[in-house]
Amino acid sequence: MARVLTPRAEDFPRWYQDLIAKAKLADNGPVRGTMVIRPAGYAIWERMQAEMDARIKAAGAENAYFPLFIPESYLKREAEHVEGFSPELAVVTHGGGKQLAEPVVVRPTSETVIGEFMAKWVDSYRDLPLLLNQWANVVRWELRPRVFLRTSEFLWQEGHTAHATRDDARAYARRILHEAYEDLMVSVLGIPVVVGLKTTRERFAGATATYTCEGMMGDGKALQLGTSHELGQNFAKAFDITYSSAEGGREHAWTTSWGTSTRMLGGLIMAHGDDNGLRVPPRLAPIQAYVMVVKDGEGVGEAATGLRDALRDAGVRVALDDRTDTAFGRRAVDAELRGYPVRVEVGPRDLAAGKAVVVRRTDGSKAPTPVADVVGAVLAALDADQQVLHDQALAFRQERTVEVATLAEAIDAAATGWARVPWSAVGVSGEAEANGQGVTVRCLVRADGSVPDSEDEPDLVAILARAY
RNA sequence: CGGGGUGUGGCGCAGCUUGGUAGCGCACUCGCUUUGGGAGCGAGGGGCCGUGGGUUCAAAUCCCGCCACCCCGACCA
Repeated sequence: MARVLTPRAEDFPRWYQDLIAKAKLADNGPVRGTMVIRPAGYAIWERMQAEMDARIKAAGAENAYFPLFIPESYLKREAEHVEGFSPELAVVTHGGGKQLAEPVVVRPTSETVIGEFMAKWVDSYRDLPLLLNQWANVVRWELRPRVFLRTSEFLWQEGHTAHATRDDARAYARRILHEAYEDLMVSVLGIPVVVGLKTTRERFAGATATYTCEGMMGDGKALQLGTSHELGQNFAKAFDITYSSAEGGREHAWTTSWGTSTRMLGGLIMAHGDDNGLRVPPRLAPIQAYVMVVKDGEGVGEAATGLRDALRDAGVRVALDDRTDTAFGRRAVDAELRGYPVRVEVGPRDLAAGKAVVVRRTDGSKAPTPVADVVGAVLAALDADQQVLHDQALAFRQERTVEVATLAEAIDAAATGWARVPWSAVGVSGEAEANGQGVTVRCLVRADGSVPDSEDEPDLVAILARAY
């Protein structure tokens, strides 16, 4: 974690620009802040997506797809929602060569269209809960885009559910928060996150409660990696999502929404990257082991192919690099830039002694290993390094987090990391004061680390930090 | 919108103060030698210097206008 990785274009290490994405924010003409994800980066996103999709399905939600274009009038139905999103909408005024009777917006999020359909699909309490998820791209015309972290267009999943009661809605919003989001971030991405409740000020436009997963990046700043909202009956009332209860009455449903995006890719880079490039946790890595033919020689190609096959048979995602017409140094550096967790270097010199070199990306260690033991060594390294990356990130966060008693100390501490301070010492006015100095209340947690139901609970701890 | 800054081959920059007709690194093409940690040497290709005007024998360079982009702030997964 030597270099402080900030998302400013001029600071991007070469790998950030050339291998993972096009970092130039202006390359798409008047549409600022778009993001191009290259194949090497997309492969990581696909793995992340697959892991997330599996967790969402395990929580009972089904995938569906809704329109990209939303009539402007839909957004206006929920007062707070439209107020929150209006400034960042991309509005289409013309189509088919004619001015449209009603402008349509490119979805910034889909509560409104999906609400419109939920109203059609929900009749009885037997139709609830209705658990939907969609993988889609959305557009937000941000005033200040930042590569990966706040791009004008981004890929995400957005879940939308409707429930019969407030308790059901709350339980589901929290279930996704913990079982899908927190679990993926901690156990797959290797990023320890603090899970908490957003303050009223930071709440999603139109929600009654917003929960968040906050991770610390390599520069001590906080990044919201995922969020889950209780929408109360706000959208149900705006879109008339009602159902007949078992008692025969007509009730408004309670809805939730929740999302994670390609921002997680940025978070991954900034949480684990080092001066040599990306470090991808083994469970996430599209390529976990990279078998390299260092140099041609007697039996080298066969040995490398054999190791590739043996690793594949052992369930390892493996790739073989036998491009001996390219300098070894370049190939090795490229592998590091892309963060392949383990490299297996096979060359004539070591092979003569019956060995291949197992190199770990986490610490760069090189272990000459008898060929017969390589598979075992790779499996052990993959297993260990998943934990190593998580533990390093956790240790870093703990090192940069301080416990303080006053707002002034908290703002001070946020210069280099996070501050934990009693929420009673901050409050609404203190939050405004902190904001004035570039510090935000990232979330509120209970003393025991659990997620509060409301910001009015006693003895809450506020986490203050700088964000992007 | 407020405050800073920058526009020069694909990318990153120097040149501007003190005008003389464009250069460096990377990348690219070809050749030879290389290949156990981002190769070396040689030969090449590629630029209306953001844009419009002005000053001058002569403008990347000086003057005026415009445009674009970047950074800090407001907004935010």
